[in-house]
Amino acid sequence: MILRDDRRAALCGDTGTDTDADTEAATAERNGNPMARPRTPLLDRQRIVQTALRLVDEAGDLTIPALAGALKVSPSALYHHVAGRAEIVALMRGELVRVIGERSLWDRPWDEALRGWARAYREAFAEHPGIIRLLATAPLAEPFMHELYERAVVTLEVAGFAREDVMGVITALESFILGSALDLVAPAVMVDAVDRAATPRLADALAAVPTGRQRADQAFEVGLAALIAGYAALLPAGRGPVAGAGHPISDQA
Amino acid sequence: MILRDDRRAALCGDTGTDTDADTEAATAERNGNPMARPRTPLLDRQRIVQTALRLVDEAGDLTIPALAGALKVSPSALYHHVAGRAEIVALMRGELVRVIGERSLWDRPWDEALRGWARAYREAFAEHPGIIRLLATAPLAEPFMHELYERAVVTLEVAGFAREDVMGVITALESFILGSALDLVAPAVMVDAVDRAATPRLADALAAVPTGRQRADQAFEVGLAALIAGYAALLPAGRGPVAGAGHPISDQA
DNA sequence: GAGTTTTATTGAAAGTCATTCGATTACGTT
DNA sequence: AACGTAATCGAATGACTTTCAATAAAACTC
Repeated sequence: MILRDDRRAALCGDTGTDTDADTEAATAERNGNPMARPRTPLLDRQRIVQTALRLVDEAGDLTIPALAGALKVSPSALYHHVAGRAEIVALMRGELVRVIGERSLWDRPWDEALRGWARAYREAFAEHPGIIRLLATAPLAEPFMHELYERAVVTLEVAGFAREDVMGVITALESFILGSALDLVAPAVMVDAVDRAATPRLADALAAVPTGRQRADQAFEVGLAALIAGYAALLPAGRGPVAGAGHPISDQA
Repeated sequence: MILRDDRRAALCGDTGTDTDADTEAATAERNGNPMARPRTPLLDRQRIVQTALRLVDEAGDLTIPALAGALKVSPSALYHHVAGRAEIVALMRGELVRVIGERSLWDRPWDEALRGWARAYREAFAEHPGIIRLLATAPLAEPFMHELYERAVVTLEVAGFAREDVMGVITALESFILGSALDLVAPAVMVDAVDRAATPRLADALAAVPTGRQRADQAFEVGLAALIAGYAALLPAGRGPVAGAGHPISDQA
């Protein structure tokens, strides 16, 4: 109860896109009359997903009471629009996939395309920290990223990758991206939590590197550059682009 | 209640390492007398952790009632030995880290050492599928893998990696490993769930690749080979080992 | 436009989970 | 032999997800 009211207070800023007037009218009506079907629906799937995303960003997890509180609705009302918590998580994943697809460009050399996809993918997660745990916990439903996979497969096959390598290349890159997204929300290894006596070289290595978000970004770029360079070696001789590509942290997506 | 009895029946096989006689005696005693402090303690941290691991392997998640059921003990008894569910998860992670450390060998060329570490790391997760979600969900406590990091840092510095690259190299590899562990438990993209009309190239690419565990293994080896090859390019010219290293899926750890 | 069906909400309730606490009894020590 | 401590239990608390009957507005039908 207390927690729920807290959330109401903290999160009462409306999504504020289209139905401000409607929402206010409905709320006023409900305050007057006891309760029942509102003049205009309080909920729809879109409002639910977007509020859920906001909630996850702010609170770090998703509970039905908190979500209902943010939507100024009773928890049971949600079940008329979604099958349950799991479906809300699935909808959030769908929204993420949509954004990733929007930001990915495939009509360019395979290495650029892959780099762009990876950065867009991780960036989408970074914009909703906390969703990563949710998705890592929930087993993903089927029609996940099929369109994106399709485009990646075409890009790689055109580039000359062997048929039997293509899925491995994509899956490995995706594993790296997901792991990096997890790294993004993991509490960083604190430099001062390291026992300098027991692990002196680690302490030094940590001191030579930025902290916070920058640290995760740098590690991601190091790994991404290495992966792409390694992939280039899989191509038949002469087809690869410049492999080494200097130093990481070049142009951002 | 029902569920708890089910679990008791299903999981009643003892861990059976050291205290078989003691446990049986205690159980007999408890069946006779009502209940209280047993002649010999029913629980200790080790039994709790190992049963928790078994439970996670079999049930896919960890709940206190189920764990208590498997240990033939009331849920509240656990709290005399551990602070709570979070500590049990932390203990499981510790056990995993111990195993990984035992199986990693660092007194060899950096690329071999890194490959061995990565395989041991992922293999440890593979032996306890389901723990991955638990660890991805729980923010990791501090003294995580510091000893392992230390050894990796030393190995990479000796190999000639630039000081500012070392942590990035380690972190990126670890991200890849964790992502691959996640991939291991993710329901694979089912070939027959792919809409052949909408994504024909994806369907073909999936058909060209093994299914199940082998699929994940292959993707992991592709990525691992690429990462290590890419890392070699970071070394000052002339210090790297053979970079390309033929095709993946060579010797297993 | 009156009557019926459908739709969107509510509160209450059931069932699960993690955790706390007081009661109970055995152990270990003096 | 008595006393403090340790290990267990059952009961209770509070949070969570989900279901369901009740309610009233909307939408449809004639």
